[in-house]
Amino acid sequence: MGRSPCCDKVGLKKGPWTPEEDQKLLAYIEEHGHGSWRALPAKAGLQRCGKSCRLRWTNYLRPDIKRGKFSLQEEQTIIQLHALLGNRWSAIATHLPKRTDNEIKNYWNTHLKKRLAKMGIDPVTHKPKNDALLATTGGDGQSKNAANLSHMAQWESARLEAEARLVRESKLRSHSFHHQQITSGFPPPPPSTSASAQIMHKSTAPWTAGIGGDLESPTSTLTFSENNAPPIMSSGNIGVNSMPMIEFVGTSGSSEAGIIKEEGEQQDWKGLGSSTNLQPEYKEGIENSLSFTSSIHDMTNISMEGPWTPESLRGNSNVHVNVGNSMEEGFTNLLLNDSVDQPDLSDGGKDSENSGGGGSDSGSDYYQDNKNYWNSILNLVNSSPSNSPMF
DNA sequence: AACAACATCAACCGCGGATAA
DNA sequence: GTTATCCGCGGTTGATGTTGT
Repeated sequence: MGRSPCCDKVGLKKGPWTPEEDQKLLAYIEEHGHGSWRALPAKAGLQRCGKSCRLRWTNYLRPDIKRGKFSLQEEQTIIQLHALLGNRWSAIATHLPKRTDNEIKNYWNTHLKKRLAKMGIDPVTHKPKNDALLATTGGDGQSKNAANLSHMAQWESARLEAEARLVRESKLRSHSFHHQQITSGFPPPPPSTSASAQIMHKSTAPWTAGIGGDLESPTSTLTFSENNAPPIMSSGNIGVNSMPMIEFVGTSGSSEAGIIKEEGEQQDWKGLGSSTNLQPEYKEGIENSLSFTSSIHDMTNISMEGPWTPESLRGNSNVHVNVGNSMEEGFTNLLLNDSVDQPDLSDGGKDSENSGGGGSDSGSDYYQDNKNYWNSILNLVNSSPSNSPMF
């Protein structure tokens, strides 16, 4: 594709933005929205390319950006989601609503990655480096399973994302009236397609697949809610640590392994929502997210043997997976514990008991801690905005 | 005080997906 | 079906600040 670089025009300014430029961009977007980024600079009187303007807006000028130190909870979220999603920063950023993907990426590269490496954990696989070694030298099958689980999550992620898109499109077409009703709850959408604004806007699409929707994915086991809610991992409100844990029932070797206990959860979650100072939309998010756990059932009922294909992930019969093994072997229990030990993280110390391990002892707790680690990840998944890039 | 090494993060670059023509 | 264009994403760079010698 012969696309020319967007900044190849001579005379366009590059480098750091001046306060005057910021002011111009802000003023223009506040008044008109950004519309087409490419056309914006000329209209706003900026000697910049549209790309540069978009970046400046999404990473710096956007009003809903939280700056400054990352909380312990945010760190945990990043680490857990990175274990699941890899370097999909934009997807991770949807769970940290006031952080930009760029900021998260930077923080990962400058802080978290180094910390994990220092602890002997491979920041890519989130496994102790010894494990990684074992896997490459043809060690036991458990390390393989851990890798497979990661792949499985990615496949599942892709599949669900596609489903979500189909459903959204269908519903947008057939329920425009409904759509209006829902979107009316939000501020006028116009301008921004900036990262968060776009997410918010997209998320207003009706989600009724599986509830009489006219386009239900044949393979979908999801139940999307009417309103999507903003991510509930927002700092200060509710985070992974304050959510009820999904419990893996069963142990390794059992064909029942991987069943997730969720009975009675909804009540608990609602109770949680009402007992805290959650804003209404966050409460909604919690309730909506309750219908999301079925995907995890799918995920955990898939054979770990043989090559992973989208097809192999669709079926949920005749396949069994030893999730217990994967969890035990696949991810380290250390990383979150260690982060608590960092002196600069003391602000969130009270959360550490649920941070995916809780215990400070290694060795005998390793087994349990990895379960908790995955519980945390699964909680994140469950609390995901249903249209997030993650799914 | 001067310099080097390291850390941080805003901004750029180039690629790929989506979509309009 | 093909091409051109826009947008968003992830990787990387480089300016600036901080710390150590």
